[in-house]
Parts: sequence; structure tokens; C-alpha cells
Amino acid sequence: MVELSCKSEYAILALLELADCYSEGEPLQIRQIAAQQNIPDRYLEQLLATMRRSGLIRSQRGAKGGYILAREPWKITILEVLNCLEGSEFDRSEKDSPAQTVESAVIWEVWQEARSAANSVLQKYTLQDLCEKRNGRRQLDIMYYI
Amino acid sequence: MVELSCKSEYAILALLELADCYSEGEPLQIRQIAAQQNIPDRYLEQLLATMRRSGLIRSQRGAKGGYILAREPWKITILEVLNCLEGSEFDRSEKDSPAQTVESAVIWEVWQEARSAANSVLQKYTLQDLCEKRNGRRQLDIMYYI
DNA sequence: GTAAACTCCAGTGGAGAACCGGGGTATAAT
DNA sequence: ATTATACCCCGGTTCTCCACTGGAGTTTAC
Repeated sequence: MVELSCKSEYAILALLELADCYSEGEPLQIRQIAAQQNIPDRYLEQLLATMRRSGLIRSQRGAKGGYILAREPWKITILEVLNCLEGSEFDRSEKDSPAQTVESAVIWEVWQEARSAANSVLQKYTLQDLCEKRNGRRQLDIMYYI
Repeated sequence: MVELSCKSEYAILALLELADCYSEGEPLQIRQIAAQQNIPDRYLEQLLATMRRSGLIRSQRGAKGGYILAREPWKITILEVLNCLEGSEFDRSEKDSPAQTVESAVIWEVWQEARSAANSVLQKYTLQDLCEKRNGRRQLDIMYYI
């Protein structure tokens, strides 16, 4: 019914890369992330920029520069990431519309209930969780290969 | 994070109208629904057409024609309505993408989990439920008015 | 001071949303 | 039968957003 946008997937993929080398303290560069995850680099650049502006990641300019997570991987939830990207411009004044008619209000409430159900799922997963999930999956793949 | 489309809201509003006069067995006309809920009628026509094609409502052509719910109001869930409208054209072969990389697969699974959490909320509400919610709300409004 | 990175701004192509309009067809009432 | 009333089908339009590209500027390591 609602598809995950390409944008959001790219962003999460990039953050997973950053989470991987977070412990090393060395910044990762756009090019490397883009190559690793097969993302158009000029586009990824924009996504990283918006994530930087909302304080999810930090950037280091100049040669040997790149991006680092602003917090530990287990302190960044998937919900945060998606909110940061999807909610780019919104004046809450009318997006969270008070709803003109009674029926609209009722529909809106149901929709909100569904939304918050989804959100609570997205909130319980951190970047760390996804990394571990992935590692587990990789192990499985290796075992099948043998 | 994800807004309810205008289209879907219109559709549900229209169905609520149809649910209201379902017991009478008389068809309701586009114009009346449009006027009642303030929906552009030529647009509403298209939405009703797609809902008819997917068997949610029935139509009566000619003079004294109009639309009627195909089933009782408590047998139509909000999820059904949304699925019918949003999923217009989809070959499941690649929308439910098997995901190329391991990380994509992991992300996709989390997304599915969130989606199905939202869906189970949308599935538990029927048109009947919304009508009752609305009636309750109207009662409240009257009481406040007094 | 130069190369390697990020930063900002601008624009393009395609897709879908939200419409509008015209001509066709079925049906009830006369 | 004819006519008025409604649905039916198809097409086009405008607008916005997504995914992506490009260029000129800025910061930093060496």
C-alpha cells in the first residue's frame, strides 16, 4: 500500500555503512559509500547533507574528510532516519490538519492510529539492530554456500 | 511521515455516505455524494469507478441510478478500501522486491513489519465502525453546543 | 598551493495526483 | 418511441515531487 521511497532506503544503507566503521573513528567518504551500496553519488550527497543538518551525522570537510555518525549506532532509530528525510518541509499548521468536517476528523484519527502503530515498529529498530540482522543473514548465506 | 492521499480520503468519505443509506436499498448518486462531502464530482466519478471494478460497490445505470455498497457496511474494512485505490497497478514480481543485496533485504523486512502493523489497525475498522464513531462525535458536538 | 573532499544552488525528466471535458450508453418515465 | 437522467470510458492538463545531474564555491591535509 505504501512503498518505501528510494531516498529512504539509500539513506539507511548509507547509515549502515557508517555504523560499520563507527568504532574506528575515521570518516567515510561519499564515493566509498556510493560505490559500496550502488547509489548515485551526487544524489547521496544531498541525502547526507539533510541528515547532517538534522544532526544525525557529522561531516569533516577537506581532504581526508567524510561523514561519521553523530551518535552511537544503537542510539539511532530507523524512525528518526525516516522522519528526518520525509518530513523535509512541513508547517504543522495544516499537515496535521485539524480536519474540517466530522467525518474527516474520524478518518484522520484512524489513519493516525495506523501510522503510530507503524512508527512504534520503526522506533524499536536501531542501526545497530539492522547491522546485526545483516550479519546474521550473511552467516546464513555462507552456511548455505558450504 | 506518510500522509493519507486526498484520493483515499474522498473514497472513504463517499463510502461513509453510501453506508448511511445502505439499509434503504436506494442508490445514491455521484452528485449528491459530491455535494454532501464537498468533493469535485468528476473526480469522484473515477474513484467510484475503480471501486466498482474491484467489487466494493455496485452501480445502477440510467435515470434513478447511482451507487450502492456491494456488501454490508460492517463487512468492508478501511484496509480494503485503501488497497483498492492505492494498489491500482502492481505486478507483484518487483514491487514486493526480493531485494538484491543483503542489507536491502533486511531493510525491506523491517519496513514490511511496520506496514503490517499499520495494516492490522486499518483492517480492524469497518465502514460501520467509522459511521458509529462519527455519530458519537456528532452527539458530543451537540452536547457542547448546549 | 594544490588536490581531495564537502557545500550550496540550480535544473531536468519522468511519474503520479487531482482535476476537467466530451462523447457514448443504459434505464426509467412519459 | 422519445427524452431526461444517470453512469461509463477515454483523453488531456496542471502541478508537485522524486530521482538524478551539473557547476561553482569552500574547507582541509599534505
